[in-house]
Amino acid sequence: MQQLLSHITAYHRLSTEAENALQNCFTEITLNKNEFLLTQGNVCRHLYFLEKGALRGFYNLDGKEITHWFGFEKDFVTSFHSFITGEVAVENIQLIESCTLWAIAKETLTELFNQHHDIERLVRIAYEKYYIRLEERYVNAQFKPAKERYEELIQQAPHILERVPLGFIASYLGISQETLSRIRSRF
Amino acid sequence: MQQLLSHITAYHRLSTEAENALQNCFTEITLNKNEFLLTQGNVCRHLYFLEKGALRGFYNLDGKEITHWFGFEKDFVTSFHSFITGEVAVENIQLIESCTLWAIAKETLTELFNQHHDIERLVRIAYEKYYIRLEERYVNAQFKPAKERYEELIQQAPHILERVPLGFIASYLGISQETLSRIRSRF
DNA sequence: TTTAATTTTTGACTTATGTCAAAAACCCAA
DNA sequence: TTGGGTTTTTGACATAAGTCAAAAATTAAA
Repeated sequence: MQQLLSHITAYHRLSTEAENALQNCFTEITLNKNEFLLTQGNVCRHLYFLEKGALRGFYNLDGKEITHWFGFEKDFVTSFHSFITGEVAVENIQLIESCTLWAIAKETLTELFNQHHDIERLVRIAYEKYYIRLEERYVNAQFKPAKERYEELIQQAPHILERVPLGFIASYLGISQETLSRIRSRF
Repeated sequence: MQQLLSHITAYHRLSTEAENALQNCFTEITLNKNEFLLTQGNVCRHLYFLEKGALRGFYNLDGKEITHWFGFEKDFVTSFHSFITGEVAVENIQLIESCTLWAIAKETLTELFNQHHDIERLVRIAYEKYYIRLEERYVNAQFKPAKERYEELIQQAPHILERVPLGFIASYLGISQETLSRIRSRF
C-alpha cells in the first residue's frame, strides 16, 4: 500500500484527506501464476495497481493469442476500453507471475472524484502520461522495423526476457516467434 | 464557437459559469492550406479545437515524412507529447486544407482547472476517450494486415480519399504508397 | 535423477510488402 | 486550352517476415 501511495503522489501531491480517502478505497488482491484477472466477455469493473508480479493482456484473433501489453510493478492495469465504456471486454488479463494487486471499483473511484477534485486531477495527469506512452508505442510499432522494436524493448525493460516467455514477447512486438528467435540469433 | 461548445458538452455537461469561463478562453485562428500550426523543435503550448478543415501530424524519419495522424472537424489537436511535457516537439502539424481553429494556451487551461472542477472532469473524460481510441488504432496497426486497415479507414472516414493525398494515407497506414495503390487496384 | 512437457531454434519454402524507375493520370495556372 | 507540375499507377526485382515441420534446448514433474 505504501508503494501505491508513493507512486501516486509522484504523479501529483494529494491533500491528506484525499490521501486517506484513497487508502480506504483500495483492496488487496493476490493471485497465482496463470490465473486470470479478467476474461473476455466480462465487464472490467476495477482498476488495479500492480504492486508485485507480471501479467499480460491478450485477445484471440483467428485462434491465436495476441499479447498486446504487459504489466509490471507500479503499473495501473485494467481493460481500459471495458473499464471506461462499461462494455464487455474483448481481452483477457492473465498473470505471468503470481501478483500482489490493489483494486478499486469504478463506482468507488467516481465517488472519490466527486468528493476530491485532487483525485480527479491525479487521474487526469495519469491519463496524460499513459496517453503519451501509448502514442510512443504506437509510432514505434508502426514505423520501426522489428529488430529495432526488440532492441528498444530490451533497453526499456531489461528483465523482461527472464520473466516473460519469448512467444508472448514476439506477439507483443507484432512478429512471429520464429522471426524473433532469428533476430536474437544474429546477436 | 457554438460547435466547440456543443461538442464539449457532449462529453460532459458543464455548469453555466464553467461554460462561460471556457468560452472566453478560446481564440479563433484561421490558417491556409499547407501552412504549419507547429514545426519540430518548438514547444507546442496550445491545444486546438478544429472547427473546419483538415490537417496532419508528421515527423521526419531518414529523410521521409511519416504522417502518423490526421485531424478533421471536431477533433482536438496538439502535439500531445510536447503540450503535456513542455518539451520541444519532434513532430510537425501542417494543414491539408485551410482551417478554422479555436486555440487555448496551456496555462489558461491550467487556470481553468483550478477554478472549475467541472472542466478538469471534462478533460479527464476527453482523455479517456482519446486513450481508448488510440488503443484501438494501436491494435489495428500492429495486428491487422494493410488491406484491412485501409478498408476500416475508408469506412470510418469515407471522405478521406477526396481530402487527403494518397501518399499521406499510405504513410498513416504504415505502408508504401505503391502498396496502397495496389491494394486499391484489386478493387 | 530421468522422463515428460514446454519453449526455443533451425531449415525450407511462401507470401507480403518495399524499392526504384518510368509511365499514366490528374490538376491547376497562365 | 495547353503545358508543367504533382500525384497515382504499373512493372521488375529485392527483402523482410510468415508458415509449417522438426530438432534442440530448457524447464518442470514424477
